Amino acid sequence: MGRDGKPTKDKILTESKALVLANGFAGTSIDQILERTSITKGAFFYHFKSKNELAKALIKEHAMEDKAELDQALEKTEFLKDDPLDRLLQFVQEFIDMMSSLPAPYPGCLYASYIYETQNFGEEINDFICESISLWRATLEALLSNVLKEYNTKLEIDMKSLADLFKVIFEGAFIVSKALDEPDVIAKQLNHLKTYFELIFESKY
Amino acid sequence: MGRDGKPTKDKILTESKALVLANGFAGTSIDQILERTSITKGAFFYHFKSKNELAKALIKEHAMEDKAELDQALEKTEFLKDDPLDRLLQFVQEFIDMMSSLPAPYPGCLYASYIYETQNFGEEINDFICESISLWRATLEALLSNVLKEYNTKLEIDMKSLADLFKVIFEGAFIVSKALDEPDVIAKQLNHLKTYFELIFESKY
DNA sequence: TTTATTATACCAACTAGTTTGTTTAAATTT
DNA sequence: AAATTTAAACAAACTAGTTGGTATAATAAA
Repeated sequence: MGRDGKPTKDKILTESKALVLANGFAGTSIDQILERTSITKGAFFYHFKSKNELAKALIKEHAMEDKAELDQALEKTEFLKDDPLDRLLQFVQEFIDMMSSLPAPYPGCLYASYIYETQNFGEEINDFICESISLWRATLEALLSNVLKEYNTKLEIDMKSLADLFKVIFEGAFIVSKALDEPDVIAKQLNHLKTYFELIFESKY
Repeated sequence: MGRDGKPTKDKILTESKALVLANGFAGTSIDQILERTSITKGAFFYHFKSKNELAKALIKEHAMEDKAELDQALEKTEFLKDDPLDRLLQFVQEFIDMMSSLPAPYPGCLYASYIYETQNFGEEINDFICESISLWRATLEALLSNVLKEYNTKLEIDMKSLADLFKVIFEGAFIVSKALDEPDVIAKQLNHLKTYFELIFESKY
């Protein structure tokens, strides 16, 4: 048994994520990370063999948290599965609640941060982000298709792209929220998505 | 008088913007810009006294183009001002058309790129982005308030945040579009905004 | 019309500092 | 004893920014 390196590695990941969301990945130097974590260069390169390895680890951890939130919202709304529209609406509501209860302004999304400096990362990371976003698309598609079985829509709606609207609003709301320095933008924008769903699915068969 | 420097400066701005949208600002080195523009360092620093001055010039140029697009859409839809809902819908349609007719995948938005490395820029640039986004909010607020005078809404809608939804969807669609490498996401998502407006404002007084 | 002047535009080479990443040896924790 | 961390020095590549000089073209004076 040697000593436990997990606290150090976790600290690197936590502080790096905050720095990357504020400065971008290329705009964050390893020295900055060392300063924030109060560790040494040796310790950093013991845990990550290169800066790009840190990039991978960061996005993978973010994707795991992201998926955990998705799964949690699915789980929490499972009791509503007999009424797929209620479930869809409550699914969105879960994220509204999550964003409302945040004490500080939400720092943003690592996917978006990476997307705007794509070229610096390898194909592996870009594919990984693509898959992560696709998971949201697939999940919303499933929720929507269940609603469609029991509800009709007044207007003709493109359901495939409607599934993307969730992440679209989330990502866009982060940007506008940060730009205007108004943390409550995120919850309010998600609320519009919920209202949109309510208006689309008006009557049961 | 010496020779005309405008083509050089324009080339720097054009190529820099493309590089920044792909690599981020910190992730773009001046040497990279020199390679793309086939000019020398001396010429670069003749036109921009620092890299940060380039950042300012880039965002200001982007903001000008952004405002020009906004004004153009307002102008093009002015003939519909007697029916404010038609005008609002056509206003959105203008951007759908714009995004549909683009030959290549739209490269993204410089505001968003900067927002995810805010810390590197001065307060001046951040305030500037804030004002630029606020202009969209104010414009949509005005269009919406005209609609509200003549139409009623079934559900109670938060009109202030509804004004933000335009930019939210635009920015979010850029990110999802880039992440999935699907250029048509942008037009499709804007189409949902249009449908949302249609559903909100159902009946005239 | 030629010549000199001047403001602008640009180039090539250089500098000072920063970056990621390496190395080594000792110290600390389990 | 094994795994983790420190400390400090180091290198190679890259970074933003500077310097001194040159080219261009319009203008003014001869």
